[in-house]
Amino acid sequence: MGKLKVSKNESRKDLIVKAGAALFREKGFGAASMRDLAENIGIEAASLYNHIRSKNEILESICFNVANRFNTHMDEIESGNMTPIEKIETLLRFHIRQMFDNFEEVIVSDREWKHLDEPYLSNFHTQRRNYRKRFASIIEEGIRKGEIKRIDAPTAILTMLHAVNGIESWHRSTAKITATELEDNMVIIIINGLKK
Amino acid sequence: MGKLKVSKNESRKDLIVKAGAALFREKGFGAASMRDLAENIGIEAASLYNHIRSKNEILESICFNVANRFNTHMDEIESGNMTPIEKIETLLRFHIRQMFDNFEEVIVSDREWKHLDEPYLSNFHTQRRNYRKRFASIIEEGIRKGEIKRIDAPTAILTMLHAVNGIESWHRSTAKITATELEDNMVIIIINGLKK
DNA sequence: CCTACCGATCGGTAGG
DNA sequence: CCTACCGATCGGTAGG
Repeated sequence: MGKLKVSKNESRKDLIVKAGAALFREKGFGAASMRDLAENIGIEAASLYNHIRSKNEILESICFNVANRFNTHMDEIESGNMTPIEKIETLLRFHIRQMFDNFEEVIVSDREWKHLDEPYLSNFHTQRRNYRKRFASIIEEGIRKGEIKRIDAPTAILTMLHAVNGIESWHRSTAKITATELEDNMVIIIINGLKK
Repeated sequence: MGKLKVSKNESRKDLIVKAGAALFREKGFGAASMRDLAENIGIEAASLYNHIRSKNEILESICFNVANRFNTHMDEIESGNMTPIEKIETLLRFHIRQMFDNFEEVIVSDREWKHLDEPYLSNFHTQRRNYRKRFASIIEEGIRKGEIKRIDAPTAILTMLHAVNGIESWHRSTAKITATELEDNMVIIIINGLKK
């Protein structure tokens, strides 16, 4: 019974975090109000604080949920035995799919993480830097093995990861191609840009 | 003498818009306050309103300054007689240089334009759509002439324009390459991704 | 989960 | 360009 209650509280918090991601994406973290958020869920603003400690805690949950997913995936890639180009294509497709499956959270963590309070701000910043370093190492390995052009690896990371964010302004409703076609087109452009 | 006064007011407004771009980029439009902005300039918040009508007017100036620059450049490209690939490379290099020369304003107009009030919101949205359509037409021309792979043109636009935004997280101070090298690396990756 | 409320801060105005 | 101030709204708390 105690366990049931905990699980109920957690799912309630999950709902708040999910609604928060949608609101923060739409309005920006600074312009989104807790009263707006409460209204979207159908409760009073004060009631939110039975499930979360602060507005910032919602942002923390969003950012670290996203970071954990990407870090876990990177662990899997690194411990696998694909070629560098295959690794990059797999990472790229993971980023693209995260943009579809987890749209609001991924955008918010990328765009609003600077509003985190310490120590979360430093922690997130470090995780972000480390992720990019691991990604850059794979590119550099590809260059050494002659699979990839002699380009600057950090620039390639910058280019790729931001290109993927372009999906943000792609609208399911009006687009003429499917999500899979979009993914393939994007992968073709970027992977061919890297290949020797 | 009347003219001198107007010009003095306009340069004062320019200063506010420039400081506003820096603040909006750092904090986000919603989280940036007019008191912060005034303090950065060295006056009281109330004094800002002798030069601008509202917080939103600052955002309007930023967004339409940027839009005008890009539209003017697109006019020049369209009326020139380069090949499609050359046109795309020129547009790309213009985008990259705008990110260096006009960093704060370009980022803010891209990230915060949704906070514009009507009728500016609709106006800006339309201009943005039209710019991308003109860009897509050049890509489609390149595909017809056999210079460019048979990819989805809107996806290519999404990929390219967002890739350029990656420069946002590139720091002059810590980077190991120069701005020119960054530009060339980025152009190589993207243009080679498009070429047949 | 609600009512009632707090101090702080917001964008903006009046008047000089 | 400033002082003095407005009503509105903010994130969050007390108490039930």
